[in-house]
Amino acid sequence: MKIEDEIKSKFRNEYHKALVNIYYTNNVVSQSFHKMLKEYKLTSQQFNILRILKGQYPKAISIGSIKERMLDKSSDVSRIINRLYMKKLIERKECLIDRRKRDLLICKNGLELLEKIKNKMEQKEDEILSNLTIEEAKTLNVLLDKIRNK
Amino acid sequence: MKIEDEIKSKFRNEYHKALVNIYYTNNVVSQSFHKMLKEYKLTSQQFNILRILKGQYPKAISIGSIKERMLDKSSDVSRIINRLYMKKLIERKECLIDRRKRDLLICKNGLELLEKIKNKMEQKEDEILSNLTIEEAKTLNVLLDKIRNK
DNA sequence: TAATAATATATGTTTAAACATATATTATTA
DNA sequence: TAATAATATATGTTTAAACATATATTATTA
Repeated sequence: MKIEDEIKSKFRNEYHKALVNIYYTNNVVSQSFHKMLKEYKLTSQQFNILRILKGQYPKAISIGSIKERMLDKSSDVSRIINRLYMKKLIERKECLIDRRKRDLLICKNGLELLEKIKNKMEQKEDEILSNLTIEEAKTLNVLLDKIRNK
Repeated sequence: MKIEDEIKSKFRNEYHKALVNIYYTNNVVSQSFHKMLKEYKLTSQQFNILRILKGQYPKAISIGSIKERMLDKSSDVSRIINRLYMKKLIERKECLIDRRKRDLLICKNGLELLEKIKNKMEQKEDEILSNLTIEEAKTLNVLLDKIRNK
């Protein structure tokens, strides 16, 4: 279905339509991940932070460094970290070198949880775009990169 | 800049990259609108609902009908409507035909506010994608439509 | 008609976004 | 060294997402 019919609206031009299309497609895609993660009682943000911590493992990393690596720069990392801590998926210590910082480290529970989710997640990641050929995915990436590069 | 460098991460393949790219590009674009609307003390959702009400004006419309027209189906329309009502941008009455429903109608203040924002908004809408040619925007739309059409 | 089901909206809850501000600590400057 | 600036994180606030549940009203069924 074309997007005009899905949301019963009309667009001024192709640019306007593309804007709404990016928003709407993102919504559809995010929903799909949201539902999958819900089975594991994780939110998208919690999952992203766990993945970042896994990328650093077994090194610890600070809240600020996590922020830099997140897609969503305005994220409230302190509180999301706190929720992961209460779920015992991560460790949180004072940093010995700079006591303003916190040393954050994914722990055994967290690693095991990610391992459980991994295959399903990667499968879904590829499946969602399976309507596109590799060439089309490349074109999409070129166009999206171009939008952001003013 | 390529997205890999912007967020310091690597992707498994073009599909995986495209997924992150959609998310990230949407974020960048939404930010831009968010900032603009903030000058008028409106959130994106409030603005969208006002626009839907304007589309129906001078007819009234129910909360359920607004929901149908929103991009974000899980929206909590009751409470957003309540905020618009407290700002005196809309009218809210009991529907005479079906007293479960509410008759919602944009009022003078609301229409004037939208009129003030209109030009700026349309300019921004076109400007954000001005790096793309019309042809490229069309291609983008085709690809995004294709993603959703399983 | 009375009982029940369906519908529309409101309200409660947890999490997060998008700000602002506070506090502890470290770095810099006079 | 003392005073000040900068940095890192925590916490407060309003709005919204994503659920669940409650309540009022209307439609359907026995």
